[in-house]
Amino acid sequence: MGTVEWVETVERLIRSTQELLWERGYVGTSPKAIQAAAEAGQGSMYHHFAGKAELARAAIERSGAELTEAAEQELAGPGTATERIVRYLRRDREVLRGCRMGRLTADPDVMADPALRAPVAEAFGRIRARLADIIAEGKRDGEFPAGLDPVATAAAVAAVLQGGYVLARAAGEDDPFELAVQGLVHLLEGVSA
Amino acid sequence: MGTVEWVETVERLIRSTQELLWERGYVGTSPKAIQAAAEAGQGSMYHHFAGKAELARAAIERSGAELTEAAEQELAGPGTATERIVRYLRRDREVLRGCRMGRLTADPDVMADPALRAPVAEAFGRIRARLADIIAEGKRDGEFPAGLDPVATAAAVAAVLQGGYVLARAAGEDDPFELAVQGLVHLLEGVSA
DNA sequence: GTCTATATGGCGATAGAC
DNA sequence: GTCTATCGCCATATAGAC
Repeated sequence: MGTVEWVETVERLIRSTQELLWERGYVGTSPKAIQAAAEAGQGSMYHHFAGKAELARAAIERSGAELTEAAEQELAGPGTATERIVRYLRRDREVLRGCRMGRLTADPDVMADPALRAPVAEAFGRIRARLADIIAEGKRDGEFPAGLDPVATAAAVAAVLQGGYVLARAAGEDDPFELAVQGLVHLLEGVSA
Repeated sequence: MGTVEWVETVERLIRSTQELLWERGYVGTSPKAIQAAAEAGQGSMYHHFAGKAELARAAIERSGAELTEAAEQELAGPGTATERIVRYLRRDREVLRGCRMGRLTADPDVMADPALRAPVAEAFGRIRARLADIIAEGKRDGEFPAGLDPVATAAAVAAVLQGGYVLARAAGEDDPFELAVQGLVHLLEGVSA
């Protein structure tokens, strides 16, 4: 049993935990369910991780990194500030599954544990900062009016996404998400015109 | 033991469930915790409600009614369309506690049970429709440009609130919520000018 | 209507064999 | 590294006395 199998078991544990946290949250995810999803035994899991919290920490950090990287993919490409933001907003998403990070803010045990909340805070902090940079750039280029607040506008953009997920899940269909994005894009284009 | 005590026990059970669902969600709320919070015994709870799901149903329906009524309070008052929407957005909120309804969309058991999800869907449906009415009104009065889509804009407004809660909880402070609202209000005023 | 007793099963973890 | 056994506790009721 070389390093390969070791890494693969840990990887399966982390990825299974990511999926379960996404679907059922921290409170709703049991070590047993993780083991079943990862096809790993009880002993195996507790050998690699001290417990549920430590495994969740690894999974949340991984998800945070993936999320910010995905955002960077859309935001770093070519185009005007508006085009890049719209591309990010309209990216293909599994709307009804919700946001893997945003979902965790509903979990009291995650919010109460600094080690679990920190990666969530960091992911959203990075994305909001990146959006604010792009909007500030758009201002410099005369694309947005001088009076536009980049930080506040960036928060609104991020909030529309997170809120769009919430409204869509409540409705049981994608529409509210798409509508909210459409409404925001329209407003953004309105002030740019 | 007349009707008074009976009603009071049921009331305490419902209200305690509302609080616990808000704080810990459906999965994280146990009948035992509800009984403790309501100062009601095991037998008492199961006498009035068939089980956790039925009690949750009553609590969610109550919360939905309270939420739509509160929204109506802000939205029905005097002022222009923009003023009424801004008043609704800026209403005093316990930001870090999140939205009692929005929170439930993260709960897989709530989403999976039509009886539990329906009141959530209805509450958001009502609020979005009411916002769309007001925006349509503002269009008729020349307050908003003719090109503005009331339904999409309403979805964006509702999404900013829900997303603002998520961002604020992630950050552990109110700021992102306030910023998102500020960003949206600025955009709304921008297109109205 | 409310109480206590009881039941089944899952949670989250530890222990020690292999 | 992984397995099985075991643990104490809680979840979600049900049963029947009072």
